Parts: sequence; C-alpha cells; structure tokens
Amino acid sequence: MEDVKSGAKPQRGDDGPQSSLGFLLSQLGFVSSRRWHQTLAPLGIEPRHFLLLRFVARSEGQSQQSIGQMLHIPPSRIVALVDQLEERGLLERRANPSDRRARALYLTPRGRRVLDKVWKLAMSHEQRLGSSLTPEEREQLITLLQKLAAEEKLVPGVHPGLTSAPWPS
Amino acid sequence: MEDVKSGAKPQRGDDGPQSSLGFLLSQLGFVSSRRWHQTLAPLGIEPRHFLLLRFVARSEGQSQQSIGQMLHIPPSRIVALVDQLEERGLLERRANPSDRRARALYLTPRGRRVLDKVWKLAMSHEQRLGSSLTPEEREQLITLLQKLAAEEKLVPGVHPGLTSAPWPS
DNA sequence: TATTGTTATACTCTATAACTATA
DNA sequence: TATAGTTATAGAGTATAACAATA
Repeated sequence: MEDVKSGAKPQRGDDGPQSSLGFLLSQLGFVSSRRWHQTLAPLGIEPRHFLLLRFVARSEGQSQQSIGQMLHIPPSRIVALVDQLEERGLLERRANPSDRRARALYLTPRGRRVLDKVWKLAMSHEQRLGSSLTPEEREQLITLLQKLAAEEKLVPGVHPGLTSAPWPS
Repeated sequence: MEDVKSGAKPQRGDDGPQSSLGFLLSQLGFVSSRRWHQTLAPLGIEPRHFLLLRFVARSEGQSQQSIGQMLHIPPSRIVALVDQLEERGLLERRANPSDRRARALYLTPRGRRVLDKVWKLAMSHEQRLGSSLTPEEREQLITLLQKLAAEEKLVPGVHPGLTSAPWPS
C-alpha cells in the first residue's frame, strides 16, 4: 500500500494487514483451527465431531434435527456426521418410541471416554496457544474477544463455519 | 461438558468454548473473514484477489511464481487468480524480455483505482469490526493479537489459508 | 536437464432436491 | 399434508501431475 495510495496518510487499522484487527483475527483463527484439527486427528475425529459430541452429551435422547438446529447444521449434513461417529462407536441412534421417524442420539461408553480425552487435548491446545502471554494478558485478551463475540452475536459452542460454506480466504 | 467430565473442576480455558481462546479466535476469524468477503463482493473480487493485487502493486514486474512464493500460493493456483484479475481488467501479464518463459505482472490504471476503493472498504470494515470497543481497548486487543501472531510466526499480509486446504471447522 | 506457466484429471466437500417412512 | 431422516446428483474448489515452451 506504500506507493499505491495517492497521498493519504495511513491511520492505525488501515496501514496494512500487519495491524488490521480483521486480518489478525482471520490469520489467528485459521491457525488456531488448523492446529486443533491436527490435535484431534490421532483420535480419528474432527473439530465438528467434537462439537456434535458435546451437544449430544449435554442432552442425550434428542433427535438429529433438533441437535442440528442447535448447532446450525443443515439436516442433510447431520446424517454424515452421525454416521461417522456411529462407525467409530462413539454415538448411537436409538428408536424413539413416541415418534418412529426420529432417531434419538446417545453417547456410547466409548464415546464418553473419548470425549474425556478430547477435553484433555483441548486443555493442552489452549495452553499452547497463548504461551507467549502472561496470565493477565491472557485474561485481558479473552475478555476483549468475548466483547467482540457479543457484538457479533456469536453463540457459545456454535461455530459459524459449520452453518454454511468453506472458509473464504 | 457439564455432566460429561467425571468430577474435575473446570478451569478457565477448558470450561467450554465460551471462554476458550482458541474457539473465540476461530469463531471471530471466520466471521471477520466472511464479512470481508461480502464487503468485497460488489467489486467483483475476493479477499485473495486483494492480497494478490497488493503484492503486485508493491513490486510490479515480478513473475507469477515469485509473487506466488511471497504469498505461499502454489503455482497452479496463481494462474487462475491472475486469469480472473486479468479478465476484470485489473492486472496484466507482460512479456519479460530477459526470460521469455516468465510473465511480468503489472496493475492496470483500473486496477489501481479499484485497489484504492478496496482500501477505503477495508477501513470501514475495520471500524465496524471493533465498534463495541473503546479506542484503548482496541489498541490493547491489537497489541495482544500481534503478540500471538509473532508467537505463531505469521507473516504480515500472508494468509495461511491461501497456502493449503479449506477451513477446518 | 531445470524452470515457468498452463492444463487435465481425480478427489473432496457441499447444497439441492428428491425420496421413504412415518405422523 | 407435513415432518424426520436419508440418498442421489450436480457443482465448486483443490491437489497432483503431466505438459509445452524456454532456459
């Protein structure tokens, strides 16, 4: 941008991606997400499976579509996700006596154990991510990001990328 | 996670995605990126085109592959990007007298005007993003994120998502 | 023989909409 | 007629590797 702009003096925030809040968030969000993806890989699941497992664990017996609505995942995609978790023996579909169309989702004992492992991995992932910050800085950062998240009306535990299309870089 | 974990008391950072640094970054990075994508859409370009235009503007006359190396974009993908920008009349490929294999990249006058517009859009995008923060908070946040970016060895102006695969959510 | 740019192929992921079985 | 779940199809985006021209 140095010699591109006619003569306007750059201000904080528009003097290039180095100090752009949006670009920093985009870069760091991608890196954080990619590493989390790699962290989960040895367990044979992806971040989206983790989010799904969490919601099922939180309220077992729900139908696929009600879970999908909470996570903002369209019905046709829930199927594949549940399929994958069922193949790995982490989740099971049971019949719903009161509505034979619906499939009630439950964690298997193995699913519970894996979810415990995932939480431990999440802790180390989380610690590694901010290792260059002091505890106070970390608190500050999280507080500020939560303010932004509130501004953007983000729902805790729901990733906006699950709703729609792939990542626009 | 409430009733899933055996009995361990949740600590800050692992008591669910609400206060997880990684998840917040991932959510906000996605939202920021998606809105930036939508902001550029009326101009007929995407964020990746903007990054490419910037690098070309910064040093005109470079070959496609040298630009690609700076942005960490593989050769086979540069072609399509340059194609698209050339179709829109923002960029042009010129012959390189000293190496007839290479194609030297230059902005067109129109490309320069569009790039100026994009910078203006970037400013308003940037302002909107942190509108719930005070100027001091904004400075703090950017400083902390830059610290993280340094920790992750992120290169200014280079988006890690351009290098490889789509967004893992 | 190596390199620049290009293209062809296969692969993955997704949305859309059709379909079934129940309600 | 509407709804839960499923599946088939087509489309977009990508990596990979082959290719032509030039070095």
